Order: sequence, then structure tokens, then C-alpha cells
Amino acid sequence: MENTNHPEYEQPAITIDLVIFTVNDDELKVLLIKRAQEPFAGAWSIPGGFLKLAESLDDAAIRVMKDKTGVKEVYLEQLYTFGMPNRDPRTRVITVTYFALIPWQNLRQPESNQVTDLAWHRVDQLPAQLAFDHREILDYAINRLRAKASYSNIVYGLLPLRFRLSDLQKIYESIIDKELDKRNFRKRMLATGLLEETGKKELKGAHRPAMLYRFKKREFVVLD
Amino acid sequence: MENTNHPEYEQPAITIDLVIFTVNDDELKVLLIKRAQEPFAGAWSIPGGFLKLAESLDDAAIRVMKDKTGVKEVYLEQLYTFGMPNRDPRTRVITVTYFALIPWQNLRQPESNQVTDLAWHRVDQLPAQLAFDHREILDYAINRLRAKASYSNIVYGLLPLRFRLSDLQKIYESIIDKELDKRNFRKRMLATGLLEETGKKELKGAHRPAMLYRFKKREFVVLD
DNA sequence: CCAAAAGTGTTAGTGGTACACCCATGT
DNA sequence: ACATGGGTGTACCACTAACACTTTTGG
Repeated sequence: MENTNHPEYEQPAITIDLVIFTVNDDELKVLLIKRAQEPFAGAWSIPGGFLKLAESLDDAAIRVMKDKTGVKEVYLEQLYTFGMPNRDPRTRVITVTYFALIPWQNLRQPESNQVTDLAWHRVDQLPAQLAFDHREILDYAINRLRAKASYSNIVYGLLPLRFRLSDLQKIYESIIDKELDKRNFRKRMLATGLLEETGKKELKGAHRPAMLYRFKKREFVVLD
Repeated sequence: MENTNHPEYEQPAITIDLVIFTVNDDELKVLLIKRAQEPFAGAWSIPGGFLKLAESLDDAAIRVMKDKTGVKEVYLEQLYTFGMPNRDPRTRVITVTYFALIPWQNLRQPESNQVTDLAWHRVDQLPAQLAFDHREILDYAINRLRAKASYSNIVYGLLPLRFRLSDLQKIYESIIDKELDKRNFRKRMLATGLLEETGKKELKGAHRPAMLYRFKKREFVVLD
């Protein structure tokens, strides 16, 4: 923390990479992008970009999010900084990683016949080879998400404003990849005091309509 | 993550800064260093240094640790990366921070009359002004340590190889800044199965000698 | 009337918390 | 003998986990 501009300390490049999660079709998914150029041309990677000189790390992450998904208001959290000297074969690159949560409903779906290099992949069916150390980054992010789901209300980032308790339960189940008891789950969720009722609605037709709930506050809270 | 060497993306400097904890005299303390040069000349700061081009982030942290404390084998964990554009008034500096735990007994104590710019400060009696955003970094580190102490065996990093259960309890108490019930504490600790007995020893004279324990494994474990 | 998801309580076990006295030693 | 920390058990409470049937709707 002494001198900058010191010749001995030539500087690495800094990128921001994002692990963007959503839940759709009862499966936890991440957004991957197919690389066009070498190195790792054709391989899937997590979205990222270079840090601009005047922007904060968080702002860079928000910028990348918006570029790739069109969504700006999401749960976003710094994950870890990866900096093995050889993680990029070209030159030294330090990447500050983030993870983000987006409700599936908030995503503008891509035009049907549009060719795109972006795709959502189930976390339990990832491509065998990912670019750079992105597999390691993804594993780290999945572990963080699972841990936080168990002791916080972080899943609000994956849910629309109003939702059924069964939707909430399915989100939890897809994250931790385990089935939960319906009665105990509802009891526990309502006991947190973080939810409130709204009006009813019938969805998916032929059955008793479900009460829709919302989070009183859409912000991170640690439970207990 | 596309082109490097792109003119638009001039690179910030990268430093590694460390929050180094120990417990001494039943108080949680951090190592601070008094800055000799501007900016913030005379202010206390956490130890750090520039990342070298060929070394990993972890290696840089270990290097700084060894330089400042002489100790190499410690608990070390990446904390967070701070990168507000104006956090260093001179130029853009991104700092990857770590926190470290050292048993007080492992430190080679400085020669008594040696003038030094290094000093251990109680975390509840920090200087009002710290250099850069180091206050924010310290607060972040303290919170992380408190959280991890409550759900892991991380305190092994603050203890010598052999210790009394009352030492262990005092470490916990100084971290979370709360008193604990002796019987419940012992029950819980022994129930983890992470400790084992060694031989007896009498310390601090006039009372019944205490059994010394050790951690079966000196590695991070999440409890329950 | 049938299918499909919504909604609802009780019990047994487990883990956390509160709490007070005797023990082994040095001086 | 006294001062000092070492060491020990029990009872209550709260939370967790297991478990099955009725309700409301659409077709």
C-alpha cells in the first residue's frame, strides 16, 4: 500500500465475471455464454467484462448484468476474487466474481428464432468443459447460494412480487436439491414474519386456488 | 473476458491487504501499521502490499503475513475485494483483502526497546481515523470472524497446540463479546468430537490443574 | 364425480439454556 | 485454612421432524 507507479509492479488486467442464477421449470439454472474467440473458442463461459477505470466493482457487475439480461434490479453479491497467475493463458487476469439472482418472470425472453450465444443451463447438467476456471467459480457460487438459502431469505431474489407458497417451496427444493415437508415448510416460512398475504388467484386451472403472498421487504435478512 | 490489451481498459493497481487477528489478554486484537508516507501519513492502516505479477493472490497474502509477523502457517481466508474508484486519492487501486488468525503464543515478540510502526490494537478500541477505507475493511473482517466463530471451529487458528477449555471459552468470549455459561460451553465443545485430551498441566499456580486439550485436526470444519 | 393442488394439527424427539456446588492445588 | 480456577448434572422449554386427510376448484 506504499508506492503506486512502481516499475516492479506491472499490473494485471481486472475483469468482472457473473454467475447469474434463475429458477425455471423447477430447476436451478445459470446463464452461460458461448465464446466466439480464442482462447476457449466454442466453450461455454460465464458472462463478464473488463472493469472500467472510473467505475466501482459493483457498478461494473450491474453493467454486465444489464448488457446480458436487460435486467437491472436484481440481487447481486460479490462472491470471490480469482487470480491464479495462469488462469488466462494470454496474460495475467484477476477476476472479481459476483453472483446474481433473477426471477424467471423478469427476464425478457429472447425472440424465438433469434440465434444467440446465451443460454440457461441446469446446474446439475453443466457442460463438461467450461472456459478458464469458470467451473471452479460456478461451484463456488452454487455452494454459496445453497448455504445462504438455508439461513436467510435470499430466495426472494428468485421470486416475482407475488407467489404461492408452493412456488416458494419449489424454489427452495430446486436450490438444495431435496424435497421438503409441505406443512413444516409453511409453518416455518410464515413464522419468520417476512411474508404477507395479498389477494387470491387461481393458476394452472383445475384445483383449489392458492393464496398469493409477497415479501414484506425485498431485502436480505438473516433468519433467527 | 474478451480482449486484453485493449486501450479503453487501462488497468488499476492491485494490492493485497490483511486483517490479522490474535487474542491476547482476553481481548481480540488486530495488527495495524503506522503509515510513514502520504497519503494518510501518520495514520494507522492494515498491513498490505502490491501483488506481484507471477504470484497468486493467496501467495501474496502469505508473503505479506510473513513480512509483518514472521509467521507463515496461519489460518488465512480471502475476505472481500474493495474497489471504489476514489478509495486511494492517488490512483485507482483495487485491494483484495484477507483475514488471518494467529495464536498469540506463535508471535515472536518485538524486542522491548525497539521502535516499531507495528502495533496490536483492541478491536473495541480502534483509532478514530484509519487510512483509506481500512475502517470499513476491519468492520467487515470482524463481522466475518464473529459469524464464522458461531458455526465453525475457526478459533483453532487463535489457539496454541494445547490449551485448557477455559482458554477456548475466553477466546470465544472475546470474539463475540459476550459471556458464556461454563457447563454448557464445555458440553457443546466436547460434543463436537473435534477435541481430544492430552496430559495434565498446572498453570497460573494456586488452583486445581486443568486438563489440556488439542484439536484432533487443525482444519476448518463447519459444525452441525 | 374425478383429478389436482391447497390447506391444515398433533406428537415425539432433540437440542439449547439456566442454574450451584465440590475438587485439587499453592501459599 | 483460604483463595483460585477446574470440573460436573438436571430440568424445562422451544424448535424440528414425521405424518394423512379434507377442501376447492375445472373439466
